[in-house]
Amino acid sequence: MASRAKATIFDIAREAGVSKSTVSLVLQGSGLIRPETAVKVRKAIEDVGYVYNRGAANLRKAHSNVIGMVINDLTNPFFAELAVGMERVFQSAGIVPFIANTAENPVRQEEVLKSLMEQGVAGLIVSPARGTTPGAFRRLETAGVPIVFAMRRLPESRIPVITPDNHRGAYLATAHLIGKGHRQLAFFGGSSDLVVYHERLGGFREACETLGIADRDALIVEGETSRRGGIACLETALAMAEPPTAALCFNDAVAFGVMLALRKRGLEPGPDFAVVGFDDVVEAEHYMPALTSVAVDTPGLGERAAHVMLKMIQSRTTRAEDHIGAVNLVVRESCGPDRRTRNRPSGTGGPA
Amino acid sequence: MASRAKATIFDIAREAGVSKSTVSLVLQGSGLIRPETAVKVRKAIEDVGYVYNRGAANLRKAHSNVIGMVINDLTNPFFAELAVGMERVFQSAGIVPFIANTAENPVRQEEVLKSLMEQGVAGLIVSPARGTTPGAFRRLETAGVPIVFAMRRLPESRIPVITPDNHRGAYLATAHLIGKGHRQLAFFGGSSDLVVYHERLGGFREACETLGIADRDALIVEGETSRRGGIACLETALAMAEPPTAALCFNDAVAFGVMLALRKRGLEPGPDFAVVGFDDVVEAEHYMPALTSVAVDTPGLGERAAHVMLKMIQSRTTRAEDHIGAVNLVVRESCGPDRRTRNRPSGTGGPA
DNA sequence: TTGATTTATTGGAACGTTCCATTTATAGCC
DNA sequence: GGCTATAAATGGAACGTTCCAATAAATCAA
Repeated sequence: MASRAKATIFDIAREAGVSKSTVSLVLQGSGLIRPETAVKVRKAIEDVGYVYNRGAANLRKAHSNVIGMVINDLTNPFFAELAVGMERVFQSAGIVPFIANTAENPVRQEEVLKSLMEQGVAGLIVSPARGTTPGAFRRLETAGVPIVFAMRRLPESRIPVITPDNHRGAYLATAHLIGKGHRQLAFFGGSSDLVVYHERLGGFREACETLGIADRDALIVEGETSRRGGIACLETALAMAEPPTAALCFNDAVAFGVMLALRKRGLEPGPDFAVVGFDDVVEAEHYMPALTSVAVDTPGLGERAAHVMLKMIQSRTTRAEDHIGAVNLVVRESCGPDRRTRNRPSGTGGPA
Repeated sequence: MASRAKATIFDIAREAGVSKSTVSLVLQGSGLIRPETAVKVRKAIEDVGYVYNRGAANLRKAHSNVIGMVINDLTNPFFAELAVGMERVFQSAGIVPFIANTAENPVRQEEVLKSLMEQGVAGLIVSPARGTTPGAFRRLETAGVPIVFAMRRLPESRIPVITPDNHRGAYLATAHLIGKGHRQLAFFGGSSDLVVYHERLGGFREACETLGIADRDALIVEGETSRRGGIACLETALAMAEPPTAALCFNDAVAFGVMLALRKRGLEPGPDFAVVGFDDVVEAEHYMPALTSVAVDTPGLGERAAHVMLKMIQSRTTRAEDHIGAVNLVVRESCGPDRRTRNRPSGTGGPA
């Protein structure tokens, strides 16, 4: 039963009394072979414990069915949700995507990309690591491998992008804060080497501008896109002379960090300081207090990315349209009104 | 520069004025070639934009350098932490592990495993999906592919396992609860088709037994190993005639769900109902209240699994020793004393 | 110099598929 | 029965590597 050396189509051929070509045809589900023959062959395949050698096949076929998903931070639940969406569509297309983590490290990303290329991937869905150099994907591009960026993009690149409407999301969130009476705002987390950062910050700024918040009342604190980053942001913000009373966070992770830091200082997120997140990961709903956040339909974006990828592969092109996903603000409990303006139209404010 | 057809070692050979064999040797870093020749060849490699075809190579070499990690639930941050640990060691070994998600679905797992096999993986680290049939890995086993199970195991299988000391962890946690004065305990979540379940439940039961809790005071509620499962467990427990006052949860995810459900009912996790989790994911520390949980050193287990895998591949064996990782209970704020015994010797204190 | 060693390089035969061009069998038609 | 059209099965030449055995070149011992 368990023959030492692994079985090939020749073994199957011998077992079934046909030629290797016939076996190959059966393997590919060709309609050219007589049903009875196919049955015979399939039985032989079972009997010898054959396992298809995709490497050998790709040698001739020139395109594998491997699709890679390159993620910059596996520990961010956001990306897990993205992956889940993608997998849904790939699964129904009968293909298994492989996920690789770059841990936000461009060097590691290089290795991952190289490995994936050598493996002969058919396509790549990538959320590039921070600090990715402009040329990082050139190899892939000249090799004609379809790529789509998900969530993040590179400053100038022709590679199609699937992303939520960051500008609008940030605008909505900021407007919400202002509507609650806040006049001293902050934007927490993220770093300026990310395009998304500028998009979200842009939305924040536009809202401030059109809704009458002066530049000097809009504090911007860069920081890691993680809980830890959020904690740091809040600390530096509260150390200011005129600290903000509300913050839009780059990320839900940052928002969680901010809430945590507030608690540590004996402040209650919501009543004492308004915070809104971005991404609306599942945890947001379950936090205490539940986090108001910009919902981006993460699994939906994942599905979209997968569809685009499939289409690119099928039409053997390397171009596709960008997709900007709709967003909406889901209001929960993390944003109270500004304490200082609570009783007046726009107050001068005393200490909390 | 960007030649249409992809370059092969023949192209390099022509460019560098050597034979394909020489190129192959250079590619493998053989010490047999003259340094100057190597330099010349490496330059040619750059010039033609060559990408190594690992599939072709594997055709001869018979073992790839692909290691797969098959995970049953990517959205559980626990597994992301496990993956991160693994990646640390694989990275320094210069290999890129590919992660695939089975979403707790044995059918999907079958597909994933098949795909990985066809890809010719060198080894597999697996956390099997619920309901995996005993024969699911037979193909891999007879093919001689090294496998190690991480976190979960199959009922009867010779495949080595890397797992925390589940029994001890559960014992510790339960003892803690009893020490707080609780006399009506519960074990929430998990399902009996998981070996881990029995291990953890076993620890729970042993603690109850040796510390004088009667069987009828130890409620066991099976359920999904997720937030949602936790919510359901709490609901059914509180509907009982003599509901428990404390619970050991199968999982941190379950524990989060339980805390959530408590809140929904206006109860405060900790003072009103003690809950302890298992795994100690990073969120545990940041929850409100911070979750008391059994720390299992997840990244450490990941590293361990990776090391074992590397060693198996290197020594071309398919056997290895099981590894049971040390655990310890990290006490935070989610377990108050039993209300009803609050004023008697065993309790520590009153309400904060 | 010559032969024996060592050092570098090379051609050729795999590896397990696919796919094209053939061959062989089956059926259809007059 | 002879012919063509169709259906089913097949042999051989790729595909891009590795590795062995063999050659060629350089070094050494005599």
